[in-house]
Amino acid sequence: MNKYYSITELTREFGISTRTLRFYEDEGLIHPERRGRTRLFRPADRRLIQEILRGRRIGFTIAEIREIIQVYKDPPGEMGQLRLLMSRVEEKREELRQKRKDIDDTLAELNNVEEACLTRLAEIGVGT
Amino acid sequence: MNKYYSITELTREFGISTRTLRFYEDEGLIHPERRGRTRLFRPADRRLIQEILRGRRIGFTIAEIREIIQVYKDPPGEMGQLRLLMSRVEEKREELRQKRKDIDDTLAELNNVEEACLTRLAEIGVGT
DNA sequence: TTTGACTTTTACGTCAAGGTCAACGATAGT
DNA sequence: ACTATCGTTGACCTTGACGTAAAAGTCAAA
Repeated sequence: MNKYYSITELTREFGISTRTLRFYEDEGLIHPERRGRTRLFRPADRRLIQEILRGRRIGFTIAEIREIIQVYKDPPGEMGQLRLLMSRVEEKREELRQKRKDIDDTLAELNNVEEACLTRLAEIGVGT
Repeated sequence: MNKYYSITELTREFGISTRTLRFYEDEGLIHPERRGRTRLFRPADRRLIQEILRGRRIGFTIAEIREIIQVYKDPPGEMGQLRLLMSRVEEKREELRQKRKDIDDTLAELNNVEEACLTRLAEIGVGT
């Protein structure tokens, strides 16, 4: 039976607009099938969209997301290509580790802020 | 002695343009001192810039970064304000945890890609 | 058959985050 | 005195990532 999703079905699920999905297609990120002119999204397309949105949330540009996608889908046969792919994977991983660190640092600071708030609250609570 | 940094000094250190720093000032993210018209950045400004760039790297907009900065610097005395601040802190932390999860998921997929590459490389290596 | 909900393409609009350029002032070295 | 270097403001320009509106096709229910 191989389910198809309509475009609005997906926009509702992910809270995005049809414009966005069409834009992603124009940008070559997704390639839904067609029946006549209308787009038919398969589960694989759906999963791809999830990955795109994930990339978006962590601040990757369309171009960067495209790169990452390329990385996923190419399983090249040739040796040189394979090594090249691996080096690109390593680059992306490095970027992600940096982002992770940035997040952890920011989280740590927010923890401090919260601590300070709690302390202050306690003082006020005692004082009154 | 209380060191001052010049604007270009900082742009060089952080690999950004003077335009960017002036823009951040216009946006109210930083408030360097002035001697006449020229900006003088103190260590505290420098640290703030580091935080701004960190926010930028993890995909926060200027507006969001401004919010986070507000959160750091307000230590409000009043109880209601304090609770409000804490709830905002918690929001931001939730966002960050989501981003971190997105990163971890993406990292995991990249690990898979790498695995696949290695396997493939081994096959080729054996085959020849 | 008309309404409503969905779809399409084309095309112009917008907003954020700076880039770029002009025109100028202050200061230091030669 | 001239030139370099660094600083300033102000104005317009660019790019990315969509928003929005127009004009039209498809299909099911009332």
